[in-house]
Amino acid sequence: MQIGLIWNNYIKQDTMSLATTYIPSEVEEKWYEYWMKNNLFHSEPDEREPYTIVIPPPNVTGVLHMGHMLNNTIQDILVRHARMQGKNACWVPGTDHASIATEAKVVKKLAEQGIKKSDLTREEFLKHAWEWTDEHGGIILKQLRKLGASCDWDRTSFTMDETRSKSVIKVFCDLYNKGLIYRGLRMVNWDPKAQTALSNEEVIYKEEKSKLYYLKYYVEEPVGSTDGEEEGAVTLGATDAFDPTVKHQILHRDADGRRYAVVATTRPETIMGDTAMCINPKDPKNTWLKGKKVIVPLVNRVIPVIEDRYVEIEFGTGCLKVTPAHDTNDYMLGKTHNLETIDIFNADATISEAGGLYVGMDRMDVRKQIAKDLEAAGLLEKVEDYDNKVGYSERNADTAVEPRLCMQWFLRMQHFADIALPPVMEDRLKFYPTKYKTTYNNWLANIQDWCISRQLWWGHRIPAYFLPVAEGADEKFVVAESREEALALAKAIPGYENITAEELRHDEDALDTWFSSWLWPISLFNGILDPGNKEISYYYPTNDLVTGPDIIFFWVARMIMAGYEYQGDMPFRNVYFTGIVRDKLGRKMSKSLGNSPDPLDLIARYGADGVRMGIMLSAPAGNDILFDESLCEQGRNFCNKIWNAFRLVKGWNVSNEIEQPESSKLAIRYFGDTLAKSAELLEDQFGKYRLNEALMNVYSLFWDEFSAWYLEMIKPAYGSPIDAATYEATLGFFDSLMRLLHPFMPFITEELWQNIMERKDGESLMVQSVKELPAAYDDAFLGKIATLKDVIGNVRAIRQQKNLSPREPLALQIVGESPVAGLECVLTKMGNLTSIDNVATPDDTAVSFRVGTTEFAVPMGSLIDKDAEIAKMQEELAYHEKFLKSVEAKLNNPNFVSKAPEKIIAIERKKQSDATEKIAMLKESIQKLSK
RNA sequence: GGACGUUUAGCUCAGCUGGUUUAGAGCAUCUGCCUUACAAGCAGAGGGUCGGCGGUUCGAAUCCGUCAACGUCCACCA
Repeated sequence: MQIGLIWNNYIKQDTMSLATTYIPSEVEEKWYEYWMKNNLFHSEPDEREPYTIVIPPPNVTGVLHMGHMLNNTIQDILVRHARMQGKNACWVPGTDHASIATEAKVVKKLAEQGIKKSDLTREEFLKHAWEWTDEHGGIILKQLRKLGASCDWDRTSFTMDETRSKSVIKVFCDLYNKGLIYRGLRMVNWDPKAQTALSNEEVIYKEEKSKLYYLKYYVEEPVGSTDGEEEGAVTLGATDAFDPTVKHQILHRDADGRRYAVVATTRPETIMGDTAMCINPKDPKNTWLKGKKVIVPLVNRVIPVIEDRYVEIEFGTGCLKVTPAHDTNDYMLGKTHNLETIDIFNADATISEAGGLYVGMDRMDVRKQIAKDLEAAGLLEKVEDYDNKVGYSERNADTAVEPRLCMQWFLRMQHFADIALPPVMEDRLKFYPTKYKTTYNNWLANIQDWCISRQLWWGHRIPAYFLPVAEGADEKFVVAESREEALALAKAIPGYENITAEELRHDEDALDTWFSSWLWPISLFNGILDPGNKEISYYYPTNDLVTGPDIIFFWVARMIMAGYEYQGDMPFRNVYFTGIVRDKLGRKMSKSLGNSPDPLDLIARYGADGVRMGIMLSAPAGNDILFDESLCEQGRNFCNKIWNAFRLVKGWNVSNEIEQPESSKLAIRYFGDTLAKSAELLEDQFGKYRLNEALMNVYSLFWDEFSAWYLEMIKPAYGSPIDAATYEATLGFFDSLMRLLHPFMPFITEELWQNIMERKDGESLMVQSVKELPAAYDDAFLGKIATLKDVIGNVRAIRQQKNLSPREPLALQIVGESPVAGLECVLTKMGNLTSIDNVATPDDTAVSFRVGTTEFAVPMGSLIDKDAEIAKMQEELAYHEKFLKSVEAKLNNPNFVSKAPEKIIAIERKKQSDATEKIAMLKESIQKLSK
């Protein structure tokens, strides 16, 4: 026969010396190259139904971690599945320029070479950044190939390539012209290390052990004043305990008789920026301070005491220092009460000239120093431990964010919230799992304007051009896609008719990275620059987005917004939120903990298919996955199982001479039905994104049904050939199994599929259809097979109990009507039986068991241990009697009989009669054996 | 402080509209097997008052209330 020809190429010497284990490294690269060479990943619009996924673009200079593994394995499974459904599958890969993270890396690398960013021009810096990008860029995409990712690499894009850049600029101008982008002086989150503004979403709050400093603010008044004091006022000295909950006046007086207020703060270094002290007008403790002025410690500036209900009466002393330049809430107070704003920090969070004291020192050093200085000056009443939440920059690790007042660009978000909320809430765009709808709703319902400008060079430069203005005058600017267009716009402004291009100052700032990624599903198909083109019309909306819930606001929500704004439609129909990959102890994987395995190393050790399976085995949508290397081991073992099943089948000699045994005919019917039923279930599981269940389904189909049952049923005796009909059917099943397994384990399945029979060059399992698989099955027949398996299991258990070898043949007796009539030949083979007899009463020396309501018996001769058998049956009897009692209790309950549906009552009646029958059977057997 | 989620076998999880014999799977464990595809394997077995309490119902792992533990997100008192 021709079959097995190619296979033989992989056989070292002869058939029997074929490796007993699957060696992935000999297979994976070969097939990936084959798929690439035959252009099988590439998609072009055609008449088929499209299936599209856009990759969440990883950081261009990043390396593959376990999160990527999970995410991209899922995407590949979905894409390969869709492809085998006959859809035109297109998975578009690409990378993200990751503005702040990449710029930080480049700055660090330059610093190692002794180069400071501030010494470089923008152009010089960008040259370094591009060099870095070219050097490290795309490594991560190469790594994805090792995983087997079937991306359309011809479509590989970058958020800062030409098309994507132009799209971003066009969208910025468009939104500006629509009045949705504005420029304003706002309190923003400032990253002093990267020296850029951040959006609210980019700030991570961390619980921290810090100190609460109690500072003395003396009242500006003559020594010994009692102005404002009421009867019952309590005067405290420096060492007296302070109770914030008291309902009467509390004032402080030092030994010299001077009165002072106490302010609790975690940030004593900001006192140079204090321009007021604030109390709650309803705070009885502090009424004596109303209308007074107090003196900022060390700074000696006199500031007013203002009243605002914002202040919490019971926090600290109820007195709040107000620093409008350095705290969001203080800024609000400053606006309401017309306070002066003193910005005491430089961009790098060192103290500026305006601070007056500690000029040039870092904020953290100042905090330590000022505490000492206040103490020395007698202005520090006490220091308490305090748990505080401090905002950190998400992309620039250990840098505490500093609230800072500066000019930034903002996008009005209410409009976008309005268009992006309904489709998700109405389930037109589906989230898996659905719980994220709530999260999404909460964010959109409380949406705040998006700060989109970053004081960075690596990114899309904001297309705004400033016009020269007189010193101190308000800024003037135009927004346009190019300097030429900007010039034309500028000339139209009265007084600027003669302005030249050189006089226009291009905004130095870049855009937030997410301002480009929110266009990704559109810009990948050039839908911004060329609206309505063939590709965007065909591929958009995409089908599934697979991503982590951590970027639901950063990315998912904003893509939905951009999708409706620019395409008038959702960017994707379904969002599959993966969990976070944790180690088996439940800890987040991180570099610092060293608990994150290198995915490429795992692939080297377990094979890509093994790792894919390992990660999928415990990855229900939305649940965190506790990754354990032993799961990859399980994946590898499964590959090995498949490999060996194939070895068995291909090792058989085929004969056209011998007739097909009846047992094989039945086995083929059984497995054909099982396969069809499994495939049906599989589609259901895919439809619900229950991919781990889908994998378990095909796993047990192959391992339990095919290998443990089917192959054993048809296996010819050692040395004997197999009949051709059974062999052909088996190869057909193998083909089908490879198709069902392929999305999960692309490499081994392709390797074996190619060897089932001779294939033409360019043929691939990847593009075979699963729709050709038989779909009909006979449930009643499968039920009979389940009974058969149960009987065989019982026979095997008897051997085990009696310490008999599996090769020891036994006789089987069936009492009464056989529930497995017609399957005797299979039963004989699988149970290793000498005979099957229908008897009225079993042999005296038989060990019995019951399947359903039928009694089976295996004569044991002298091996019978009557006492043990009786004991066993008595136990079984007790079980059924107890069960019957509970069923009868139900049936004797008039409420049950009158209120429960007919169907349920019928089931209970059946339980009753079955149990009664079994009890009678057992009693009889026990009695007989006891004789 | 608010919202959401989780709690089922040693571990990781199913259990979808309350009823399908007294709750399932995989892994792990135990027992016996190097049986001629596979010891990365085969055959068999054990293991759970479904977080606690209360309620609704003929009937609750499933619905409701409450408490507890854990987790995530949002907001934030300096």
